[in-house]
Amino acid sequence: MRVEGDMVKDGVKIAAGLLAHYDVHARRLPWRALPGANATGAYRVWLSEVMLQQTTVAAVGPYFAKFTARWPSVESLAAADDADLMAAWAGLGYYARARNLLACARAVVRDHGGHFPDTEEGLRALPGVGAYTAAAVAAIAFGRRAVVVDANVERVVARLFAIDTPLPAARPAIRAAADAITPDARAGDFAQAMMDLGATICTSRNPACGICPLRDDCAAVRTADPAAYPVKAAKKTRPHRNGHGWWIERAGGHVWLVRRPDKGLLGGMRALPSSDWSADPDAAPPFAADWRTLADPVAHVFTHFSLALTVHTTHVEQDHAPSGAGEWWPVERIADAGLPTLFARAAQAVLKEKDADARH
DNA sequence: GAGACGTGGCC
DNA sequence: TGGCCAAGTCT
Repeated sequence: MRVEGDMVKDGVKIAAGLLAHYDVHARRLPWRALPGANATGAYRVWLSEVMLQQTTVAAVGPYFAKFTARWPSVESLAAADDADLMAAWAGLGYYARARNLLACARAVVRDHGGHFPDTEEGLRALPGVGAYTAAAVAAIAFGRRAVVVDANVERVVARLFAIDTPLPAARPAIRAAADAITPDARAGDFAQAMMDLGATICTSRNPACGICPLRDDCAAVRTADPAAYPVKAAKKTRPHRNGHGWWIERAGGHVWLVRRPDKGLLGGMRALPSSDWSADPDAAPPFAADWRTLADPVAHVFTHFSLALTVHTTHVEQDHAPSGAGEWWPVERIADAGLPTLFARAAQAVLKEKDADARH
């Protein structure tokens, strides 16, 4: 381990080298200000940061375009209808982010006059804004010096200093090292430069060390396997679960949709009525009827379990409504219902089967 | 601190 | 093909 003075001196060199590289190679992303332009607003920075949590740039692109076109300001977003916003988020995943997004926009309008707080501490108090996002917005939108640590930065820093303590135990050491190389000026550009480096060169697999601007300062590149950093604790195997979903269609071409509870999996989203996720192979349907079962269950993988959803269909009379809260949704507009991917796939499977039947 | 929480792409 | 991974947060 080097003494702290050397580390700080190296930090200045590392930051300067990375920023010089960034000035030439920065990715052009919709939520970034163009080079030479005024800073993009805090609203767009915050919106992009929330969308990018655990989500790839490619996946975020169309959602960011859709949201900023429909809700161009934090005031307009705060005034959005809850169901509309959840439907617009459908497919992007981690739906607690959408509920917190709305709560955050409303807090900014109600408590801060429509202006985002410009400090990490102020930002950190907002719903859905954790340590990473608070630091990123403070640095990128407000030019504050903040130590921005995401998975990219963890990987880059772990390699730069060959930190071999496994994650998550290595977090304090990684954060201290990130702090040591974060410059006082251009902290926002530095953060984005670190994330660009992690996304394009210092990648998880097959890092492109040969073209890395930090190669000369990197401890890992002098080891047999730079990609071995950061070291991670072994993960548990993912359990499998079985569940049932029910497609209830009314004469006239409407299907019964429910809204899932705010807490828990797919919280707050429109959905088909369904069992819990550990149901008996022959779980009871919501009511007695002539149920038909699709031959192939819908296979879906969540973060912490995989699911086989068996889908059952039936038809009911015009005046019949299932018990409990729900709404009849036009089948031909099912794509606009804002179903999360699991249920969108279930609907697809039902409609495909109907289509096949109609051909016979 | 560890588990819950989505989805799609990659090898 | 199944596991890993992606600009994390909340409890």
